[in-house]
Amino acid sequence: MNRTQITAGRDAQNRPRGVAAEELRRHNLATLLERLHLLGPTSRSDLTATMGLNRSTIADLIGELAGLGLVEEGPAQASSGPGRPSPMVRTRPDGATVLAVEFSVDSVAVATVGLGGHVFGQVREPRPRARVSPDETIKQVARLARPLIESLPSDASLTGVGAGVAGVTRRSDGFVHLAPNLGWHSVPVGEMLSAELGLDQPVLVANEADLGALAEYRRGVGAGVPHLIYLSGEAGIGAGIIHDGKPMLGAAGYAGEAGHTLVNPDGHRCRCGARGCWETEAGEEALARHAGIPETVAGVGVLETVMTRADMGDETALAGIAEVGRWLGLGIGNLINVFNPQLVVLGGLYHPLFPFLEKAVYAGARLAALDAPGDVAEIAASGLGPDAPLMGAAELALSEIIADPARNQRTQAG
Amino acid sequence: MNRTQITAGRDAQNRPRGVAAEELRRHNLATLLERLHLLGPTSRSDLTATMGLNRSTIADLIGELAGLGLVEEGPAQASSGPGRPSPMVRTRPDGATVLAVEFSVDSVAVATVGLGGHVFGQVREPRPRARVSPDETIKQVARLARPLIESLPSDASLTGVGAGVAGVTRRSDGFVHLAPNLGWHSVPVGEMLSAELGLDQPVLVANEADLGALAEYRRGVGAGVPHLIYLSGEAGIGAGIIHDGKPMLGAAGYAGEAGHTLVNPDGHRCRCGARGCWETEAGEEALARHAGIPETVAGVGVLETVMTRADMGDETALAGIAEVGRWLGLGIGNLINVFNPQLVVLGGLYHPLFPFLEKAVYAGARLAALDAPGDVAEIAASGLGPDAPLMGAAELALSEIIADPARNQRTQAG
DNA sequence: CCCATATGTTTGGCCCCGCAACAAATAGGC
DNA sequence: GCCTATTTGTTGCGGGGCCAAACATATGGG
Repeated sequence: MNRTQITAGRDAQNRPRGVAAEELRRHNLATLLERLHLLGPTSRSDLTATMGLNRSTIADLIGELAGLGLVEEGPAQASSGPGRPSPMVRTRPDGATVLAVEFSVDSVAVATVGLGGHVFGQVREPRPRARVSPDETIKQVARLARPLIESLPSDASLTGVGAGVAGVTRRSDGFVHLAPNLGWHSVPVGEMLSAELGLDQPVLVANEADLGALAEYRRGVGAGVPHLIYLSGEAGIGAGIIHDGKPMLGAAGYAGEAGHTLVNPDGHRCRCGARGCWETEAGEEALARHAGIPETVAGVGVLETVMTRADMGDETALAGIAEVGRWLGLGIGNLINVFNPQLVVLGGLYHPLFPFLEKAVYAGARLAALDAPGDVAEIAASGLGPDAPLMGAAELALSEIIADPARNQRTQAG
Repeated sequence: MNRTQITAGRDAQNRPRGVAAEELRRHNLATLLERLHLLGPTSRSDLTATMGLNRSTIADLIGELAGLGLVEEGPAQASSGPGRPSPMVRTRPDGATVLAVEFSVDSVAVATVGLGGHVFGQVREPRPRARVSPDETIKQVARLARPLIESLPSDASLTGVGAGVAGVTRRSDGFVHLAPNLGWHSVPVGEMLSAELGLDQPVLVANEADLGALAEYRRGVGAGVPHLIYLSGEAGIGAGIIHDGKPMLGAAGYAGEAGHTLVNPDGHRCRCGARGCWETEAGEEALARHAGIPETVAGVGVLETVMTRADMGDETALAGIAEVGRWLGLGIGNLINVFNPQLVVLGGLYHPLFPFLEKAVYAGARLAALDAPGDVAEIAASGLGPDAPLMGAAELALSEIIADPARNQRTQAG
């Protein structure tokens, strides 16, 4: 904050511009490809009906996408009723392939994913929680990535790279301001990853929770739910927000740092320097504290320890989980009041803990949320589990192709 | 919240559809009209440059809008340099006029506003804070509105009604779930206002803070700043959020109920039933408490009393304001972490108090906000003052015309 | 008074989509 | 097995909307 004159995005500069016919075409190509990418193989007649365009237009669009190698037509499905059968249209996974990367607290992961969500290959490797330099970690990722890229089908074209980091990340250039749980600050992850991989393709870096939200919205429990929040519980808590079907990123991409909202002025000191942040009450550390996990064990395998004890019916563990659940619920209630979502998805830590947490979370959320938004909101465990952020990284990179399917062609031609 | 199956907006149903050519035209007409509405008279050549469309297209678009009576061309401005002078294009205020209504805690207000933001007339009348029935208040508003509507120029066409309510409002039909500070709950304000006014035009009802945000984004301190939050401090605290240039409303329009987020578990009981809501620490009641305003006075003219004492240098009052400012700042820090805005605008109570609050607000916000989003955010007092929500109501109603300028024409023809 | 300059105006063409007529492929009835 | 109804792909034509270029117009400066 500062008191200077307000200069941010003043006036006429970046107001919406007019739009010409080619933009229309791009939009329709993108919409068609997105549907196929998300909803899977669809008949031409279905596409005609759901997209609201003319048969001939749909045919033409499909023809163009097929020419770009992004989709293909197959035989019609076993017919239902009279009439000429309509061929199924499906994405070609090797028409556009991306590399997905995840820098998480306890592990790094890499995957190659094609259009339609086909996973060609995927590797996850532990990462010691002790402070590991960004450079080392990025080298580790590159080492994992190389064989995956090489084993792609020969005709597959790698069109981009997406990466998720558990930290405050600037979207425009992939600069990571602060990732306390990785022990990083001020790391140009986008640049470094790009250099280390030695690929021409652009590297998009985003916050892990934002990617979790994207993945759950596209292929998880929240598929097609336009207003949802994904909560990533690792060491801290991050929130990814989908609003009206679009990621809500804020001015620079920092939005969703809900873990560092004040919920208890008399609470514990947080890694961020403040006191009483939500994650000090509902994060991993709080879990260890409430569940009676000794400090010597804490940080290594808190989740595993707690899960084991809970499974055995350990009262202290169960009560501790419930206490974390209560605080989690209170914070969720806050988010419900502020965002009015239809769905809150619990990922990371909270995914395996969900059965134990559930009741307390509902109780806490009900307490904090107002009736009107509370009645709209549902709470669910992640549908994609630990791989949600990784799949979100893939979706992020694939979005570039989907948004402008003819771009590659054009740049080749030009 | 509930545990039922997730049904919200599932899958294929309301995914984006394809778009035909007429949608293109509508978009360009809307973009052009919006620019003129917001930025005022502009030369055709400027429009050509900034909209990125061809001269001939701009001419055609302006011709159509002129035919609809929404814009007109005037003489060129005193020329600057050689070349044929370009005529100025401006909106015609009587081409589209709306009625704006505000139901605030201590007053109701009504205005007639034309395209371009021209205010034809405006009245504000006190409203006793004692529980007044919705019916009475709506009758009061209708009584104020009638002479304003009748005194509009004879050729002005009233195209819509916008209303702001200090409560939790469903956007789709203007149903007010809860307006604790008005003493209302479950009031179909949209319906009632429509019936009482006896107009054919649609009535749009929205939350007061959302309208304040819209107004400040369009014509206030935040003009053109695409990521901003407006805080409306009346009896409670409401937040209106503009994200990427668009109002962020949530699934049903309830978003922004930041006043009822938990910030202090050991705090005071809130009107909403919970304990430790932000507005119990930074709202009007807290102001009275901290500034030492006796309960007998409180509720009648807290703001006036505090302002008078502060102006006189009363230490208790100043310290009380600072304490409110600190809590206000802490909550703002929370919002900054969650939304990553460029600007936080303080309206309502906080507008006159701003000079006294400012320092404490910055300190509190700096404490709670993370560095990265904190560096992006600025804080400012409302530029429109007490009329921000009323002007927002006008903008809301005018948006309908702007979004589809040819609609009236078409419905008349059809 | 003429020229350079900038901009409105007009005309033709292209892109993109819709429409309608036709062709093709299936199910069901006889 | 053939015929018909039905659905959908295919093709050709037309219109809406934008752009580009040529031309017309209005200004400032020499």
